[in-house]
Amino acid sequence: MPHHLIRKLGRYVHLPPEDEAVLARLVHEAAWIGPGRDLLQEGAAAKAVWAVLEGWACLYKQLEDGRRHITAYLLPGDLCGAPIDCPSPVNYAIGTLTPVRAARIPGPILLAAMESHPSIRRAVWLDMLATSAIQREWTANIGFRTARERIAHLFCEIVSRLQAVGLADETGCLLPLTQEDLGETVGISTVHVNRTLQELRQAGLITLRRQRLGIPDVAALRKVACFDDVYLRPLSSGSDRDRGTVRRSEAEPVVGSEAATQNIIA
Amino acid sequence: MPHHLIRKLGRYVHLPPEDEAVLARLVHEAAWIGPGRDLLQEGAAAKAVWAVLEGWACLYKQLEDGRRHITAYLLPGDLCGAPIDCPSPVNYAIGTLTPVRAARIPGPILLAAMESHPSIRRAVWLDMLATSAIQREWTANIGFRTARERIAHLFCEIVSRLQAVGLADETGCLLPLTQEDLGETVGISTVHVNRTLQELRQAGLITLRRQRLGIPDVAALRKVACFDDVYLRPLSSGSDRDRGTVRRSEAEPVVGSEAATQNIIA
DNA sequence: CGACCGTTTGAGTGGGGTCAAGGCTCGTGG
DNA sequence: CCACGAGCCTTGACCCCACTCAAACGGTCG
Repeated sequence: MPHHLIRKLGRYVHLPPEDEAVLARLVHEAAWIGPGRDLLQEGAAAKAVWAVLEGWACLYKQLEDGRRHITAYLLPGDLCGAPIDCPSPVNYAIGTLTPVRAARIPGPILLAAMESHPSIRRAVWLDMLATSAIQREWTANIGFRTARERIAHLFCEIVSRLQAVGLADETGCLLPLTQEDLGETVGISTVHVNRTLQELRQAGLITLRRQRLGIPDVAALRKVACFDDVYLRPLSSGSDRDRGTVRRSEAEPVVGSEAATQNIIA
Repeated sequence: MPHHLIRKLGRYVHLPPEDEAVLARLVHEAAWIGPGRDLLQEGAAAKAVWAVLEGWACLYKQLEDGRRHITAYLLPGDLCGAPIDCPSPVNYAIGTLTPVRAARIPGPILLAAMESHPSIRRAVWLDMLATSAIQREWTANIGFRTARERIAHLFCEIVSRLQAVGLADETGCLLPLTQEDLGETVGISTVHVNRTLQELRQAGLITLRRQRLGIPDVAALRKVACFDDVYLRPLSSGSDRDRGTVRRSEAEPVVGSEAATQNIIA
């Protein structure tokens, strides 16, 4: 039962039962893999799409001197890769953080399913866009936030994403990450992760014991994280909301090419 | 003449003259936009794909308190967005760093071109994959590198990308970025960017004056940056090269689902 | 009961941030 | 032709957030 995958893709479009069955068939050959293993090594060719059905995995990069960075999490229902036959090597490895049930879907197979099933096609497309949005958010998160904000932001994102597949409730979720994992994710040392977690605990923003992350007041945590969940909302139509003033430029945005065609906008 | 766009997409696949003409028509309605303007504001709906034909633009995010982070550069020939009608707001703004000539291609139009022209389709797909790879690299760059390494890495990437469209030679390229831009890109303060640049200059790794970036010894710069250009090579087939030992796990990678189907790999 | 892995705590250090002032370059206007 | 101002770059001084090294503590599982 690819429960989480269907639930996740079903957030983007309505999936008719027939399409759900197709998806179920795509991930039929799933296997359990133990924690701390690699599904894919950096530099390998990406010939297939991975679907994580249960458990947590991550994408990571590693330097020769041992420094490691986790660039993304794969939570239940997440896809990794694109449905094309890509000859070039990937610049990431996929590693499991917990036992993981995952399926490897050959690119052409997924592509065929997308072509004969428009809703699957659209869902996979939108999921790829969502993944890009998350990646951008991570870049910015590490780029301009303090340690406390980074971790708070990460926790907000994780809970949101897990809620989307029914793996988190209002009070929190399971968090099977070590403090070392967290450090390699948000770009701070393990020791400092520990101190930052204590700060968050003492501020009453989180509880964290035995892999159980509790968030007593989501609004408060989001506030310290400067967390804005638009990038995780699959079908929001709030496209015109005001987001404050533009600082760098007083200029009006260029709205479309109609008005600007072949002109010079100084 | 969408010279750079065609040159860039032509790196992924062979583009027959007919397809080049189609691309030229897609970006026919291009306009010049002055520096420091927004092409798209954060929170707007992404109804089209932007093609940057000349000049430098960037994607950025901004917090209420004024902190800003540049999450990507759009160089000549770069595309931004996906060819689908996406109802949800984007989590980035597009701003120009120099005067920019850009075209706005409505999603359905590009999609139609992709469907009737397989090589365009494949090129756009691969370009999106390449963009994701760059984004991941940026996340890791900020995550585990020092200030000097971050800037060195960024410079290596920029020169590589510009070379791909013929805008950089062996000795360097034009770099129309302020030190503030650089700081907001790699996540360090403007003052520290300045000091880091001086270090790189004194080490003989770069020259930088009047927006001209010179790299006397690319190999040396790549070494201090721990730069590996696989993620920028469009059609490399070096999928099996050895990338050193896996640190976290001694386990062999899971090669395919055939062997693992329905089994538990401890 | 140990061994191991992850967490916690302390002490000292350093990379990078902040604040502030001065210098360079170029475009503009008198 | 020069004066001036606006950006941008540069430099100095001081400080603090986060890193490193090191040791102790705590669960969990053979």
